[in-house]
Amino acid sequence: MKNNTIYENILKDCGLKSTKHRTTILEFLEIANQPVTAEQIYHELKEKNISINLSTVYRTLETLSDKELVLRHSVTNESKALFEYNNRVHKHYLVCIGCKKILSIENCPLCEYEKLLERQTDFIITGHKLDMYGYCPECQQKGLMGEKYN
Amino acid sequence: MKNNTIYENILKDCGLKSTKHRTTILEFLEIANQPVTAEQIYHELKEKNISINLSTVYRTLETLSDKELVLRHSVTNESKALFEYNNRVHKHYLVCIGCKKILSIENCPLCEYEKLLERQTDFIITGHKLDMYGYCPECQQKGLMGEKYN
DNA sequence: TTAATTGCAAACACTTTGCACGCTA
DNA sequence: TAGCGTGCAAAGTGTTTGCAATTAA
Repeated sequence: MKNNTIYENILKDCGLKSTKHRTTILEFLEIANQPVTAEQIYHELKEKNISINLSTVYRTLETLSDKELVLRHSVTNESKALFEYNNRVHKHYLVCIGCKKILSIENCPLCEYEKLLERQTDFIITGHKLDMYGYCPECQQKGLMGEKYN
Repeated sequence: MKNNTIYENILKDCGLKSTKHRTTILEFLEIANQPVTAEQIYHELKEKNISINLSTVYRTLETLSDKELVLRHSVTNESKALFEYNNRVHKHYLVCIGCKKILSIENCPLCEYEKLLERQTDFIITGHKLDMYGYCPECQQKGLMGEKYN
């Protein structure tokens, strides 16, 4: 969490106007510290009596994604997009198939592999996306272990 | 590509009725040998004068995914789902950011890592999804290298 | 014969857009 | 004050569903 002046500066540094909604959404995402949907942002801001329109949320998220202040994800078999504050740390995600919670993993096992793959394919590799799937300890206890992912 | 009797057997082995559309779509996907959208299937079948409804394509794909005969993917920043014949080989994907082509990678660097992560998090890891992003040799030549993925 | 599958049209969920008004720089 | 940001309503896109007719077992 930061003093709002800092969000204003972040916005200005990208050539964006600083507006109430933009700083609010940036702050919200940084505090959330995990990927959330546009609707979640919309509703949770409403609960704090911050009046904003859903389309403004989407527009703001698009603007912020374009400037890479925010990351946009899609998760397999989920139709809604997820948005996350971009704190410039390379991350992966551990998704619980039972309760759908998502944990971040900051350790990355793939740097070496990227180089190997570049040699093998002549692609220039610019990044990757890795999601791990499984069951969290709580769901294991509750026996919520129907599906698997492979 | 297989003789259609084989698709009939695959379907029956899963407890599914064998219908024209189901065998056609299974065959189509196996020949395609890469992830495609429902619309692509629909249109390419139409071009072969096979009459089918888009909703039937979706319903068939859902049925086949439920039985794991077909895999359903989503790619970051793409709104359409992709469907692929499940040949039971664990795969990853190399996505060209320039021309959007997708290559399969059958080598997987993550088996070790899954075990490590289980110990670290107490999750039971059931699988993972890894997409690599970059620029294919052709797009590198054409200078189509605006974006990056990280 | 009976239950599952299909076509069609309509509904749906998520996201985007056009336009008039409001606010930032 | 000029132009970008916003609210609102309406449209768009990809996907799902209800129902009657058809087909597989």
